[in-house]
Amino acid sequence: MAGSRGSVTIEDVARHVGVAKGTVSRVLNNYTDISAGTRERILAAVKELGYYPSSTARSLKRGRQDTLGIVVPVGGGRGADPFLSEFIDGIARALDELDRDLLVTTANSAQHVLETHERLIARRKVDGFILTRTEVNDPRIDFLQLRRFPFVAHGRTSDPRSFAWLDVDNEATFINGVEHLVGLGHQRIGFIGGPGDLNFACQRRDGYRNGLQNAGIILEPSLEVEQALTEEGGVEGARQLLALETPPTALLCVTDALAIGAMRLCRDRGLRVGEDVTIIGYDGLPVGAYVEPPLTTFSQSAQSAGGKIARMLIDVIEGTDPATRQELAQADLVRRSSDGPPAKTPQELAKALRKTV
Amino acid sequence: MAGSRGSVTIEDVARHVGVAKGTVSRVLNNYTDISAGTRERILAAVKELGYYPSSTARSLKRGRQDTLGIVVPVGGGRGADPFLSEFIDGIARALDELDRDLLVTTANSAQHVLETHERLIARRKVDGFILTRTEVNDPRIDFLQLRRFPFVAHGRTSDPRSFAWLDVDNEATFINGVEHLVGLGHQRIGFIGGPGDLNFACQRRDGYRNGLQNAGIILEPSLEVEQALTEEGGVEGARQLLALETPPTALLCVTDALAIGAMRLCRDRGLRVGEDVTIIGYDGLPVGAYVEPPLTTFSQSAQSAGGKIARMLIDVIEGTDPATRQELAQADLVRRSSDGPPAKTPQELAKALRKTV
DNA sequence: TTGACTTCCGAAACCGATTTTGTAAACTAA
DNA sequence: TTAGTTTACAAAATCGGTTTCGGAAGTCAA
Repeated sequence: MAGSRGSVTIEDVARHVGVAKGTVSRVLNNYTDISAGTRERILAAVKELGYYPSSTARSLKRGRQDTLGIVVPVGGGRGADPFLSEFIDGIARALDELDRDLLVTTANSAQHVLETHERLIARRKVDGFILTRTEVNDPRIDFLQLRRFPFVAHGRTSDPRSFAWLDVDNEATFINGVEHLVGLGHQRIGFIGGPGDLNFACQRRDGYRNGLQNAGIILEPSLEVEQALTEEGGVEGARQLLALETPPTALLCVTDALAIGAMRLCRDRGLRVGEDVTIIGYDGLPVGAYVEPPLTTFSQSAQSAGGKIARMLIDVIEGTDPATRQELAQADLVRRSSDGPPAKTPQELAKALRKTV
Repeated sequence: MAGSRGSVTIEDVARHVGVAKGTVSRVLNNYTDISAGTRERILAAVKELGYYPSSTARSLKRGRQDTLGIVVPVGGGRGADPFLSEFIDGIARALDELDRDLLVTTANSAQHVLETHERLIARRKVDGFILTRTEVNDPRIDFLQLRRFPFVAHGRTSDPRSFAWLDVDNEATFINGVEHLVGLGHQRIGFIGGPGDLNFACQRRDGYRNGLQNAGIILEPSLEVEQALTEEGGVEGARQLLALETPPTALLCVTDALAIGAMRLCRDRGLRVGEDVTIIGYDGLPVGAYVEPPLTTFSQSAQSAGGKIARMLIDVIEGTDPATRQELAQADLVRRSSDGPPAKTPQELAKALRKTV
């Protein structure tokens, strides 16, 4: 009644009905050359025996896994990237409806990331990849294109014409961000950016610069710092910017994690965030609503992005030309309480800070 | 030189060397009945052709997937559970070294959770499961034991004798928590718990109650509330407790998410957390260090728990008796700044709150 | 009645590995 | 020298599906 390994096989079903196993397979795959009677009997037996086809066996013959892969880079001992967590959550939820599964792997260096992709391809564990946090020149993309292996990127690169991607309009968003800050009355605006090889970090920095230019404000290199995308990075970035002779009254941060760290430092130094110092983040993480004061941020809904990208990848796997699946989304400013008109001039700010050192 | 589907198969290697494919397989699986010369030639060819065995084909024959599964429950539109994110991160990191992969799936109801486990077993996509957030009577455990399918639980149930689990000593931890609060001078201590069907929520509640009893404080049912394990739940729980005629001066929360929400409400009501009101969480989430004030919490390192549990599961899959793999860990109190001696009596607190309603 | 078409399904090949079985050649022992 | 063992590998079976091929039975037109 059951296969030697305990579970019901197609052979069991076929024997139970008295047909060839090929016939069972054809019924299950909706072939039309099966009489209604036979179909009924087979379907009944499938239900009765609780038969599910083995995806392993099916994959072997069809060459498809019905599994998508994601390789998440991990650094040192630090915790999970909250943005990626939301993103993965969104992918998994979408896949549930699409009858696919998600394989999550980690890798601790750029080299290891590449090797992991290679291993998953060679071992045929996945049909395609979702890439996150694309770099300006992304070796993963070169590799996967060379292999002609399906993938969709979350984020673009310096030349995004030939592959499928979903991205937010980072530059426009940060131009708006600066405009918003200038509208509030800020003239000295600091920027806490991310590693320069990350594409979105560059685009947001460009947006910051162009926004300043639009407002007729002269760029000042010392107002731009670059940090790892963690709370600690935010602390350090804010520390540097506030140590300037004339510190900025507003801090535009490239992610929420950075912004939360920056907020922390500001409070530690006795500044009222949203008054003495304005801080704006980017990601729209749920936790941002629960820090003090609640973080004003650009929201891109990591979760729905995950779902959207999963669907794009399935299209690409099924043969859609990747170059036709490219989508630019907008990020919305979610105003909470960490921004406001500057309560102090940069000079007053500097004086207040000197007292607390 | 390469199989019809693009990748190198064992047949390609065999032909290249001029041996039977079974011989190649034996070399790769370290059989001893192969001459040194042949072994060398085959190994060289494997390297030259860049051959990796197809895990699909291998699985079919061996009946093993080298993949572990986790089904994460998701509710409504809410974001990812930050504890689970850390936990999954830990699992994935550990598996990287163990040459296994992790399949992450979501399910949106208890019924769906069960069905998903069933599907993954029947389709033979995983070798075992990791269960999280065990319930007092957990249907997943009944189901998997009935199926004789390997799993390890993070958390116990009302009868944890017969399966493998890793858990923290929830009750002892919360007894310590109460002791700590009493030591600070608190006499009126509120408890924000989680859904009563979650085992850890019950154990922590029992710890809370026993801790009070040890301190000779009479239990008061109105000081215990039950909420969903989200920031919103924390907000609502704190709202209820602070609305009491004589509100508690300390809030013991069953998770960090709840504690962060509770902190939020307290600040909104004008209370100084760590002075007027003490709040303690549980999970040791990284973000806890970045809220204001930094959250005092019991830390259980979700990440290392994930790694440990992955290793346990592999042992169970390989035949270890599950009942012999049970591990009780301790949680450490990480003192940050959300706790302290009560600056106000409950009466003063109530008065202060009346002003801000 | 016969040849041409459908309809429906059994039989067998196939996917790419692992494992079992069998055997020629070399080696050992008597 | 001969029988018995090893050694080292080829050949074939197998895992559980999907897909191709082909043929029996029934239908239809001439």
